[in-house]
Amino acid sequence: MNKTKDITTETSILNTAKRIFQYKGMMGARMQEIADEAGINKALLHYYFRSKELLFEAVFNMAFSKLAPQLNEVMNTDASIFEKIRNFSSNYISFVLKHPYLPNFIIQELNRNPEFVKKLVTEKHFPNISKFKNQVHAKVTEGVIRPIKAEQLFINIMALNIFPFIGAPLLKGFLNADDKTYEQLMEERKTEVAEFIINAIKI
Amino acid sequence: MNKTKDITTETSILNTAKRIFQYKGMMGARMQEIADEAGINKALLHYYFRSKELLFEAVFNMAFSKLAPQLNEVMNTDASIFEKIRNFSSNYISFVLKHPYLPNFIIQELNRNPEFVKKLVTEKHFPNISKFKNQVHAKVTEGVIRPIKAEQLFINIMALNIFPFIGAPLLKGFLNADDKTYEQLMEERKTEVAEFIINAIKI
DNA sequence: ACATTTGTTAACCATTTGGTTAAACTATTT
DNA sequence: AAATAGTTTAACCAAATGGTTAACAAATGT
Repeated sequence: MNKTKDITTETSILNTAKRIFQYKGMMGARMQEIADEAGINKALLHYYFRSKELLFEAVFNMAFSKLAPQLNEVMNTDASIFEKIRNFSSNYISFVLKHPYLPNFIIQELNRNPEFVKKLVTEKHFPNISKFKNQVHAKVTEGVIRPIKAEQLFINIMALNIFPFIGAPLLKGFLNADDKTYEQLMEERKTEVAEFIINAIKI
Repeated sequence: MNKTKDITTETSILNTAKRIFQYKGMMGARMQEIADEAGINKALLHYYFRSKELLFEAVFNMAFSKLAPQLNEVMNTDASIFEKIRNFSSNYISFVLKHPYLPNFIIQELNRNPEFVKKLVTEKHFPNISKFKNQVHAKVTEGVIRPIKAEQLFINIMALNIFPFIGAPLLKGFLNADDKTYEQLMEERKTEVAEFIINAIKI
């Protein structure tokens, strides 16, 4: 049917569902709207994915598996702490600028259904923090960085990189910044955030 | 009807609606459930508040007006920058530990309906950042703190204080922390966050 | 060519949902 | 006490929603 045969019906559904779910969330999305925008009948959604819940899970897992590698970047490479922080901040912000709805989507749905995390944790590509923990501890002992719990540093890194996107509407209001100005601020953060963190912990 | 006359039907509705809206969001909440949990007929909801939308707005404005004063704390007092950061971090985290669903509720709904911010900005108690901006600029010029845009510093303060609550389910997963452990981390942050920020900017 | 599997649709269904109506009940006023 | 205004409820309604069915079309195997 499709002239461009490489776009199958299934992936077309997934792409449309991804867009709508990420934009409106599980509760806000409508199966009819997904069908319409994918240019197919609603029954076909249920033919490929049994239910809204399953379609949503497919989309969510796709989205999460795009973010997980980014997080492994901080934790499981052999680079120095400072390099990890620089790499992660730059990579993550670049990535999210291209997928602005992703972080909010993930966070929102995990808050809606916190048990979902348990499923994710048991999966293979779920990031593991133990290496990062050891590294921070070692550097604190060596006296290279100020004493800080690895957990707190990790939370700070996540917060400084992720929140500006999740809180964008609020922050735009506070800062009285239009979209373009705000995106410019995000561009600056690709390097600014890492330096901020490093200044905070470097002795 | 109520023995305790100080709890009117209207405030009882508002309290219940607040709990359910904050827990499930605008799209996830059901008028029937609010009515049931408030122990009244569904029609009464529409008697006091014309529609779901208006009930939601009442709840949202209540919630937001509880957070706004906290933010003015950072921006419009006469304390030094360092003191502002210390006060805000401590006060804000203490406050949110008592109202854990508030930040996520606000952020989630602002993302769902970004135009909502415009309404808020025009209102009286909306925080204004200009004083904070001048203060940061002055201190940078004096050489007391490292060069940093006030906007970026502001974003960082917000991120470090707000994100740990919004991203709690995700962070608990990464850190493999149970609720109690995580709350302990938040307690520590009441002072840790401020010192982290101050270290990052102090020369 | 024919049969079988796979993909797709229109029409339909049961339930849920926000909202309304008209009547009943309870204060408050006169 | 009668009238009036405010509060609460049961029953109802139309629209929306996730999901199903049965028939039809397009590939695919034999």
